[in-house]
Amino acid sequence: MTAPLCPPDQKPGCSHCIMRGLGLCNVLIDMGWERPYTGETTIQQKKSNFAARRTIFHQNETLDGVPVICDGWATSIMKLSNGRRQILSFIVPGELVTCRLLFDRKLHLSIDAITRGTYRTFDLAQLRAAMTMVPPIFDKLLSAYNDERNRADQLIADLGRRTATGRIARLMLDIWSRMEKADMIEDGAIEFPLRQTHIADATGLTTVYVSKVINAFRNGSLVEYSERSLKILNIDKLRQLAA
Amino acid sequence: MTAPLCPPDQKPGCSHCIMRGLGLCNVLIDMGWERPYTGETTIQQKKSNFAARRTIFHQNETLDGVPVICDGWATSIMKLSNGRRQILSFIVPGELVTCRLLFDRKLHLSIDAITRGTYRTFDLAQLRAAMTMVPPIFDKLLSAYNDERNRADQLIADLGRRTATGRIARLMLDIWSRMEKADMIEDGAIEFPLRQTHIADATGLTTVYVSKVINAFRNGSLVEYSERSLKILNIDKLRQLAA
DNA sequence: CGTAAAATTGAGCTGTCTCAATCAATGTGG
DNA sequence: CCACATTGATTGAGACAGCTCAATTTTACG
Repeated sequence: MTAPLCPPDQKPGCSHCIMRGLGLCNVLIDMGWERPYTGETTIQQKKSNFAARRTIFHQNETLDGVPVICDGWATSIMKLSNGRRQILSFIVPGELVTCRLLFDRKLHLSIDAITRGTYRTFDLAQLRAAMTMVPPIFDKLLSAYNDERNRADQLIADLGRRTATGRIARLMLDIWSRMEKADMIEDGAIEFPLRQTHIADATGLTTVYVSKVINAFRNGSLVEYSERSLKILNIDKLRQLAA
Repeated sequence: MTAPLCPPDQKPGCSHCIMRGLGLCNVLIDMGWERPYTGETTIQQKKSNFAARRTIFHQNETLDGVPVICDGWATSIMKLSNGRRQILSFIVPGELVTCRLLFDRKLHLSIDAITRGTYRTFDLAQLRAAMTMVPPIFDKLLSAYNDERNRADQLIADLGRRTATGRIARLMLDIWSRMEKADMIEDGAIEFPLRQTHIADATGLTTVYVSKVINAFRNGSLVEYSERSLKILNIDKLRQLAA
């Protein structure tokens, strides 16, 4: 019997838990589990750093572990011929890179850093063992996979059937609400290190056009977006644009 | 000991197996398993019919089972405000509607029939029990989930960064190769009941424009597309357009 | 402090859309 | 099994959202 990983009153998003994006520490606390089933000690993992703007994992690379971004932001991105690139998702601090790595060692896309940061790679075999032995871990991971999937579907609908304005509004609202859930709003603003290039690659647009739309947002007092932070000034109006 | 579900020499795609899309019957044969772990008898399931062009399951409906389309074609589709619709995936005969239902009873999208057909709904609890008790079933289902996910990522890249011609070419090639894998090519052609509306809703285009692109394909002798069947005449050229 | 990366702005261009009319195919009821 | 009703496909003309190219300014960072 050792001390639990997090103090019992921590809410999801606590900085003690490396997998806070999954709320796993809390599950473990609820069940009276302790260190043995979470990252720090028993599941083997390796801690690494990454620099801003670098590719962390390359398209078609084979991984023998499941990486979790501890600090910093990253993105999963698909690189096409003649340099076109499409961002599939943003990975905010504390999130698992992609749950599909739990069931397939081959990464079909590349993971690029946005900011500098750190990640830990969990041993796949041990993580899967934990998953089969502890049902709540299984449930958490699979429901995280479902969330990933649902976000992908939303993105498909955005790209297929929404206008530039709607896509950008929804991107901002989506990240906002993820940060909100993880209790990472400070002074009414969130950290938002995405450059307009990222927004363009995520929404299937051009940086030139993204710039124009965002300036329209600014002029309409919908958002403040500068110095790597985002503040939503008029969320109702933004939601309306995102409809 | 009862007879195995499929004759041992069946390849994936055999019509005996209701979950042939997953190749589950073969796994079971390989392992010497028998009926108890596959649909027909032990896992409770209900057989139903659907009419062409009808919505089979509605967006936000809650399901207590996992449906598999046995015959006929369907599509999973997201319906937005002011009538815009985006097709997320096509479900060809023999495929599970969506693996996410294994881990979430709520369906965030709607399932619309293309042709008429039949489906079976498997009892969720029993399917999950089989999954945890029989590792190969677990692996098959999760790798099917990964496939679903990878296709979604491809679609995102298509919609975000490819031209109308490329999107349509890739849609045709994608379905072609799925049918090929399931050994459903006959006389160099596949069943292809998609209307141009479906292609438009899947590629984020307009039926008007889809018609123009497809006629360009026809004029270039790339494909034959009529009477609900598709024949690819010049696959290299089509792949090139899909790059 | 200097250099590289990012953002902005403007002018023109084009891929795809809208609207609208027509024609072909498919399905349904009597 | 035919006639009508519905759904799907085609075509053309015009419009526009978002793109390209290019120059300039601003911001970030080693």
